[in-house]
Amino acid sequence: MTANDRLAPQALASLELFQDISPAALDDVMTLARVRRLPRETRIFDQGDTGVRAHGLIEGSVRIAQSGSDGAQIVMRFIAPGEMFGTVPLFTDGRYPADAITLTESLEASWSEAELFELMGRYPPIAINVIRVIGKRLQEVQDRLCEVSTQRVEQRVARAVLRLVRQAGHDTRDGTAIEFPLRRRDVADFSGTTLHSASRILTAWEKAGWLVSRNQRLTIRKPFEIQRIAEASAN
Amino acid sequence: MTANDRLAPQALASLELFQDISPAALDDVMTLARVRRLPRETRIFDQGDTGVRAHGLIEGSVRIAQSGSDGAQIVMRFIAPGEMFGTVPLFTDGRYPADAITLTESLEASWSEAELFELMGRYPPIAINVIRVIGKRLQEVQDRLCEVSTQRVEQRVARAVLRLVRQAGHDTRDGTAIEFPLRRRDVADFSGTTLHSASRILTAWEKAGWLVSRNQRLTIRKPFEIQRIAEASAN
DNA sequence: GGGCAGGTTTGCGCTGGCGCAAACCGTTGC
DNA sequence: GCAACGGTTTGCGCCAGCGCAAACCTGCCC
Repeated sequence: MTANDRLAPQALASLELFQDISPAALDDVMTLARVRRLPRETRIFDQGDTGVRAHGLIEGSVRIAQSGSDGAQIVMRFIAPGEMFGTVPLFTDGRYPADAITLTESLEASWSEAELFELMGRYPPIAINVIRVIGKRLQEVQDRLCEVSTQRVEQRVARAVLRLVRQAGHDTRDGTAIEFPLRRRDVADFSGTTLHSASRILTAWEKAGWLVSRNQRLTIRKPFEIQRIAEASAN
Repeated sequence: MTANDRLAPQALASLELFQDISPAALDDVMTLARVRRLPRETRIFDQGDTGVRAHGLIEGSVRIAQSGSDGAQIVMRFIAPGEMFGTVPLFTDGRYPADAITLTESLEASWSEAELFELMGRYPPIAINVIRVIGKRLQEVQDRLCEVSTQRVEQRVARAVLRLVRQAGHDTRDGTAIEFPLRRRDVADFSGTTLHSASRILTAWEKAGWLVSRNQRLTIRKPFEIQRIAEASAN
């Protein structure tokens, strides 16, 4: 599982961190990358680990979850192909603030702290991309903080679902399918509620025909209805 | 209030964004800066505004608050001298995601989007500082998201107070004073609860002698007790 | 094909903390 | 000195949604 796979250059070019950079830079990026294929349910890193690396997901899906001082967990984000993860501690205290676990078999590339700084110094567009990526993430987390503080559970679940659709929705004949396998527990931890409430709400929506949930896969059939819930003012 | 004040060079050098940069760079930074003195309760920018600038606070204090679709507000952060604010939209969609209002008379410097990008391109250490600043913020917001999803109100208020102490605590004869003027409402919106709950909790702590609240100023006398509340497992 | 394990649904009771409303207090300005 | 205003405290009632527990479903492995 640590064996380097053969890798198409486009695969790395599709990572958000390396958008619009020169072929020469991309070449360096590829030379330094450590690429690994990981089975599902593999822990890539744990909260508190040191020796951090910058990770990019090429194929598959990953769940980033942070646990509080007591047992409770929240899902910080799900990672789809092309996205970076585990980059925050590179610029702060050098400890991962959350766990990363593959949801499905995945292909992941990573670079050490020193390598990434080297690349950023040599190719400023990479540094700019880092800023853009982190900035986008910051805005998203701020929005979620606002939601979780001000909105009812049902609205939060609705927004969580819509966020997943936007991030990883594939249009199919039956509606928009989310490509991650999602247990109720994951949806709950991602919307800041309990397994039970999430289950009740999703079941209700399924009964209403707004979505279908089969085998940990969600397919949204009436996104407009869910949007309506998400936007309902707190009456 | 738009008149440029005379400005000591150290004032800008003390901004977190311009730590450890060359004198030449600092000189450019200073030339481009727009400096303004603002009375208290001035709106620096509003949620949704375009024409964003990067702001740095030299003196005074600022509250950054985001309002949800309904009326409810949350305080994203308070700004102490030396800190940057309003920088997120530079790297995302070009719209401020929150309001910024001075809590006290303040002295603020700012740069346009073009100027900041110019400076980052010319002096890479500034770009690195941007990353460091945003990274730290991202981690902090993630921690808060985790707290607000998993902890009881009392713990959240405790953590909010401790966070303020760490950020803006001045040791005095009577204990550690927080330099911002804080209404109960501000504390509530910063810990993700209601005015009423925050008031009850702070009053209880004052009765216990853990802190003193006079004239919108908080002084912490028994930080250790508050720490204990913050860390209490959710029993 | 049968059993097992992990995931899901659902009922029921309870409680944290929110919402409302009214009184209170301290500052500021006239 | 008085009035007005912004902020704070406090009591009371209520309900969203959590906790627990038990049954149920479904895919997987032996």
